[in-house]
Amino acid sequence: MGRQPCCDKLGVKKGPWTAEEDKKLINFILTNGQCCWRAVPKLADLRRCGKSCRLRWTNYLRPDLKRGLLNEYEEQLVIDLHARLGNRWSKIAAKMSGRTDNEIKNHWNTHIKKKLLKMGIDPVTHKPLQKETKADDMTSSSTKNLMPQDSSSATSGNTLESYEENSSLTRSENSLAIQDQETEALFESLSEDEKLLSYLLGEDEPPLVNTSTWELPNNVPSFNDHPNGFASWDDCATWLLDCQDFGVHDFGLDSFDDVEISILDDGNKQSMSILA
DNA sequence: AAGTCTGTCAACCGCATTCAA
DNA sequence: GTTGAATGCGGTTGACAGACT
Repeated sequence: MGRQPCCDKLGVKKGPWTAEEDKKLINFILTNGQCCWRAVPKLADLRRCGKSCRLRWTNYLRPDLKRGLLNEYEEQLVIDLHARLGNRWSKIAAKMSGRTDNEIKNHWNTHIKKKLLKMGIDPVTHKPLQKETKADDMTSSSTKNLMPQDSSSATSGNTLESYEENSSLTRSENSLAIQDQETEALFESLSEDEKLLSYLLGEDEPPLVNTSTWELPNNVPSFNDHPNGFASWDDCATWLLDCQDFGVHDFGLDSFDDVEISILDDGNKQSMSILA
């Protein structure tokens, strides 16, 4: 007995998504939230399978996604997480906000894997390759400090020390190459906060954070404004929609003129319009 | 200019896992 | 405990763009 297809193959479109399809999906998710994906195509008037809709949303349309290549520090994080977790891309992605498993997997296969091989490191085991690599390869690589000194640090829990050591070397040698100062600062703060890093690596409970000390841009909804310590959903949604750039340029600002978001808040349906 | 090669990444496929009946 | 539907996950594919010949 074979497994039933996730959707009716007849009439289901495949291939790249069009701007119109994106618009429909965004409109539907913003209006209804993420419910049962199987029902989404029908309800959103899309000739796609539910799986495809979920993938499109999680990998491309989601408003909290970062864009662009992973920077130096994110790469280091991916390498270390991969040493600990292996090819469990979703677990790795879960530790890195704004990145998808697909994105990390692609970046690993197209960039990091090659870097590691060039450095003489087996990307699967994170151990030095048996065959001696040329010294030129080892020294010329700008990423020679990306990896822990030996495989033991990948499993011995010395990650923090390795990161501090490696990141400081990288900083001193490649400071001019640092493009994302914000991320660097974030990574440094993570490296200095062992509890938080342990949490990110899935080894510990989330550390308590005093949000009253957070400094956020003026337009970011403050967690302290809310009686429960959380910004309201519509505040966050507004802010995310202000910040994110999911294809607005792809289908033109006018496309959003008729988009309305309905938000359930304490049982009372609220509505707000998105102004392009 | 045309053809070929290579790298990148969005999307698909099929198996695994979860969960409700 | 069993079954089947829904969803999640990781490997793979294929279209596309840019580099190279």
